[in-house]
Parts: sequence; structure tokens; C-alpha cells
Amino acid sequence: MTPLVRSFVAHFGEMGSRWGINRTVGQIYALIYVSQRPLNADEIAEALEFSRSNVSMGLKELQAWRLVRLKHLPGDRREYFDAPSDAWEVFQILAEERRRREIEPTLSMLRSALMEKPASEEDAVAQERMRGMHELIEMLTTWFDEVQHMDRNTLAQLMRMGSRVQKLLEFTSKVKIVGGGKGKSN
Amino acid sequence: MTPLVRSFVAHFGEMGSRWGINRTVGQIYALIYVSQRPLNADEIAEALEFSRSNVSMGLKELQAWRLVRLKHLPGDRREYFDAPSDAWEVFQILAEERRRREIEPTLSMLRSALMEKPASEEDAVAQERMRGMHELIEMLTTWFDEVQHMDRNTLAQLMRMGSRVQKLLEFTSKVKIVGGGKGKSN
DNA sequence: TTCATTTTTCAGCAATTACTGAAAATTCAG
DNA sequence: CTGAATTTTCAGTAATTGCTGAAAAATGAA
Repeated sequence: MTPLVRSFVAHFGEMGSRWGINRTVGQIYALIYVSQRPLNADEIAEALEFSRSNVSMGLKELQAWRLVRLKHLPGDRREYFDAPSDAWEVFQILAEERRRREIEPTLSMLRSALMEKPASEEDAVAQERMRGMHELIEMLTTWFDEVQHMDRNTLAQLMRMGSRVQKLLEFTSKVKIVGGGKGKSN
Repeated sequence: MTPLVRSFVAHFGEMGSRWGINRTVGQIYALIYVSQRPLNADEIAEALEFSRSNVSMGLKELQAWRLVRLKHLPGDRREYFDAPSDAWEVFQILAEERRRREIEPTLSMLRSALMEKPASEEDAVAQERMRGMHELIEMLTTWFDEVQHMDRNTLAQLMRMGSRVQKLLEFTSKVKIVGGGKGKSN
């Protein structure tokens, strides 16, 4: 590993442990992410000085996160791994996985809590708070779903606009009123 | 604790540990979040059956995250804590803190890695990947900054529109072209 | 200032999580 | 099939993180 790669890998190790992901898994991912070609487990173990079995477990976890992909090179029985190099793709994968693992279970817990008939004033207040949380999460995830289906140019354009989109919305609503157009009226 | 609150608290405990935050801290936060009135450390310790000192440490951490606020009740020397109950506010706080703790350090690592002159082909590739990551993070954070400054109605409107904004953008760019504006040409 | 109340700190122990080496299982070329 | 190459599993141990009780520090009413 060059010093450049080394520092990237080290950083991901540290960050990984702030995450649910552990240090070694973070480092393995970082190494694969910046590598030009797919790596096999022995190469990873040697570069990072982890045991072969630790690498095996790390790769299993990264595959479960869909952050690395198994490849086979012709004429080589060993398994090689690479990572999607497009950052936006990685972001989407992370968002989907985190949603499945964290958001969905939370939503389902909240939904069932909100079905209960509050047994006391205390419960009623608690439900009120939970309702607020539930609403926000639903709103954010619904929105994020839709955004994911937008094409990347539109998305980039939207982001570049930033808060100026506000002006656009104000303008549009005036147009609709004046023109009486067949805009969807939510 | 009622069964309703108990299950909410338990869920936050489990989720907390997927996070960097630990189980007890998650539970303390959950309890405070759903409580109608501010709680003091002894009440929390009793409800959750943690030691007083554990609660003290947990509260310290939650304060560092700005997720709970210290309150003083008149005529009572003890410290009471409550949590912002508005979910959007909580979301913003979390976003800011995570940004400060995770995003900024990563950006600064990436920036300095990108300043280095690549010492090899391998480094050049690694830098290319890092550049992609850096660009995406900058874009997302810049965008998020701006969104945070939008007023909540506009934001809600924007979210409700979802991917239909795309249509709006297409429409606008046509208007600009017709009117002789320098529409984006990508 | 005093001192009872309350909070914080921290050494030591407990619990959990991470890692390893050895062995078992799998894979596939021949 | 066979058996060498490769991957996975897992029991044992190491390392880390979490928690507690006791003691110290801080606070504020009198």
C-alpha cells in the first residue's frame, strides 16, 4: 500500500467503528474501493495484515451490504472482489441497506405503537411524539424513493439550484392560478 | 414505564447499538423523548434500572449531541432534562452533528489526499476514486445546507411534489430557451 | 463559610465484540 | 471420483467497550 492509500484506509477504519461497521471491515472496503483491479482475499490479508479468516468474514459482511461484488478471473479459481466505483451508486446502495435495516424496523415498531389505544395521559403524549417521528420518517423516505428514480442530470440540476427552487415554486403557483392550467393539485 | 413506552425504549436501545451510540444512551434518549415533562437523573435511573453514574454519563453524551436540554425547575436543585419534541428539529440536529463528526473529517482527509502528487499509476487511480467521493459529499452537503434554510412549508411542498419537480424543471428550461435565455445544455 | 444534596469521575469488573488459527467444508481441474 | 486449492466455520482468546459503586467534586441554601 502506498502512503496515500494507507491514509485513506486508516480513515475508513476509524470511521467504520463510529458506524455499526467495525474497523477491519471499513479498511477492507476502503482498500477495495480505491483499487484499480479486483483483489482476492489473500492480497487483502497481506496488505492489511489481517488473518485470512478475518478477511473472509469482512468480505461476507461487505457482500451483505452489497458494497463489494464477487468476480471471477478466467483461469483463476480464487474469488476476487471489487466495489462500485461510482460514488452516487454507492450512496444509493447505502441508503437502501440502511433503510431496510434501520428505517423499516423502526417504522413498523412505530406503526404498531400507534395502533394501541393509549392507556393513560402519559401514553397519549408518548404516542403524540411517536406520531411526529413516524410522519417525518415516512415523508423523508417517500421523498427519497422518488428522488432515486429521477435521472441524474435532473437531480444534479436540482441540487445546483438549491434553495432557489423556492422561487420557482412560488412562480409556478402563481402561473397555475392565473392560467388555470391542469396542474395536479395534490 | 407503560408497555407502550417500554417497547419504544427497547427499540431505541437496539437501534442505538447499530449506531455509534450505545444501548443505554439510546434508551435514555427514547425515554426523555416520549416524556411529557423533563426528567431528572434519578427518575431515569429508576425507570431504566441503570446505575446513577451510567445515567450521568449517558446524559453527558446526549447533551454533546444536543439531543437533550438541561432544565432547572424552580425550587429544585436537581437537573432535569427534556428533548426537542419536533421531529424535524431533531433531524436537523442529528444531521448537523453527524456532519461535524463524520463528514467534515472525511472531507478534510480527502482534500489533503487529493493535494498529493500521485506517486504511481496506482495512486492516480486511487485519487480518481477519492475525487468522485469528495465531489458527491460536497454536493450533498452544500445542497443540504441550502435546504436547511428553506422554510418548512416550501420544503414540505417540494417533498410532496417528489419527482414531479422534474417536469417543472423541464418546463422552466424550455421557457428560458424560448425567451432567449442561456439554458443549460449538458 | 458550612454542609447536605447532587453530579461527576474513575478504577475495577462484566459483557460484548473482534480476531485468530486450526479444522471442516467446498470447489473444481484432472 | 480424487485431491489440491480455496473458502468458511468456530472455539478459544484478545481487545474493547460498557457498567457499577465508591469516592471526589461541585453546587447552592442557610
